[in-house]
Amino acid sequence: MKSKNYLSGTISTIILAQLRSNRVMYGYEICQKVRELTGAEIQLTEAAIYPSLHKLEKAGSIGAYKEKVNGRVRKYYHLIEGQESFVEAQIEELIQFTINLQSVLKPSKT
Amino acid sequence: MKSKNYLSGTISTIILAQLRSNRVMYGYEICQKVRELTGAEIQLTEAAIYPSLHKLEKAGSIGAYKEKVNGRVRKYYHLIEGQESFVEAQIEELIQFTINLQSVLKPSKT
DNA sequence: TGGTTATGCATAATTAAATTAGGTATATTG
DNA sequence: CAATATACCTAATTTAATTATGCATAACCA
Repeated sequence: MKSKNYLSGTISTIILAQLRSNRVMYGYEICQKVRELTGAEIQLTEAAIYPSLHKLEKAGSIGAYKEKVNGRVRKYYHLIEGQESFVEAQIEELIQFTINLQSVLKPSKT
Repeated sequence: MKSKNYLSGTISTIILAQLRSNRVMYGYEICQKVRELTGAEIQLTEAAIYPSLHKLEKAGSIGAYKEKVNGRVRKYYHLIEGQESFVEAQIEELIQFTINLQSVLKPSKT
């Protein structure tokens, strides 16, 4: 009942923003990080994030490699050099959207 | 290519916010108003807004009546008395989401 | 030792929601 | 008279997340 499905369309951009901040991250870690950053208000489930990560990888927007850590295999994701401006634009566009949304939502006497 | 499908899930709340600001509005007018408020960055198409208005009406969240103006029939929508807190909560939740989203998107050195 | 929780990956099937694409009709402007 | 603006509407498609699972290892506790 928390943040319903507002997330729609924003997930891949959220992922890109995390990778911009952290250089290298694995899926589970991104989920936790987003939860932490928003006081658990935004919960990226794994079922939501993995398909999105795979899609970004397939599209060539991010790269990935696997590594065994503590007996478990982790799949690390990272931005690809030369994609910075694309990533930046993507994030900027979504931020702009949140600003527009706020101005549409705030009360006004017309 | 503008604001893609970020809108998902937000349309009904945007509508409620407009009706809160304006008391009485018709569908086409809401589209124009949102476009105006966002410098055409957010474009609520009619195909998006009418199903949403009908759904809100059916759910009893808003009321409607028809009126002939300049030879054309307009369907006016308005909030229903006693729903204020519901509407307020809905809007507040979405605003909170935009804030959370911004904090997830902004750069940080971890 | 056995059960639960945390970590970490993944996907098939369903559902929800907007978009695409179409339709009707009147008024205005050039 | 054609094009644009106004004003309503919906069926079919597409897109994405959610629901519901599944596998596997590690750690904690009882």
